[in-house]
Amino acid sequence: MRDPTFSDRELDIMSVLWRRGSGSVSEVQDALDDGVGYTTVLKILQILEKKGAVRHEVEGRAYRYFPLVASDTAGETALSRIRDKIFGGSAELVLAQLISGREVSPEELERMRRILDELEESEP
Amino acid sequence: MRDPTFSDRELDIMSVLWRRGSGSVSEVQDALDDGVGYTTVLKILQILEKKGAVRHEVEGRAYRYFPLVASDTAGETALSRIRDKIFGGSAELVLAQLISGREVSPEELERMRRILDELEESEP
DNA sequence: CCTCTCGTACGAAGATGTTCGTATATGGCT
DNA sequence: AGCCATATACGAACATCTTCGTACGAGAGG
Repeated sequence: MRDPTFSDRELDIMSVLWRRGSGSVSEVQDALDDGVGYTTVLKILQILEKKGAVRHEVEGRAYRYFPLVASDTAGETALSRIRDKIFGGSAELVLAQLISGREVSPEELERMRRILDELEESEP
Repeated sequence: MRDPTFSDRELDIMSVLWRRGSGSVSEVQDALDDGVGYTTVLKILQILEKKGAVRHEVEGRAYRYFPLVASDTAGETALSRIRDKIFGGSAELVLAQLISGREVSPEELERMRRILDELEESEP
């Protein structure tokens, strides 16, 4: 899957799989807060499987689904789209928006600073 | 418009309006690299207008469209969705992805560092 | 005045996304 | 064996998105 993109529902479900590592249909359904139907979840998982975004293993009588697309990969595609289309290609503007209007703890801020430091060390 | 979201084509067109400040249908069409038809661009602009995302003024025989939704507002909605669904709510992971695999100039890095510094000053 | 050009308005077709009803299979329980 | 609970498979209905054909209107040039 090159440049994986997901629809709203697909992303909801991929998000559950990324968070949990894997999930049966019921587990995914339970993890979604809204009252989406069982067969709907199954259908989307089948679509994702056809797209190559997930695979499944048989587990008893049911299937267990695993993500094949890494969240970082999906994130890169989604984030670069936002950066280019909404923030005019500027990573700084993305960062500014990322931290504006939110509580950012000093610890988180320090970790973010360190991320920038590490980048500087790797390419001086 | 609360939590404005845009489809692919809508975002393409909003992006042009944000970049240029405004645009006639022809200008927007020309700014899009692909060969999308004139009436398609017009249609999407009409949809965006019905949604309240743009407005138009009469300019000679044609219309000039202006964005009503700010790019920052759209960016906040899109970015928080990505942060929550793909990066598990972690702004640090978003930042890490934002700067990974890209050339980041020392100047840009310095500006990003300053954004974090300013945040620290404003809320110590 | 007629027509050509450059606009907007509108409807419809096709693609994609979302939802669920129904069919069917299977294993366990009585 | 027969039945129930729990699974997957599949198709249909409906919404949304995207595209464009066609209709229609106004102004410029002959």
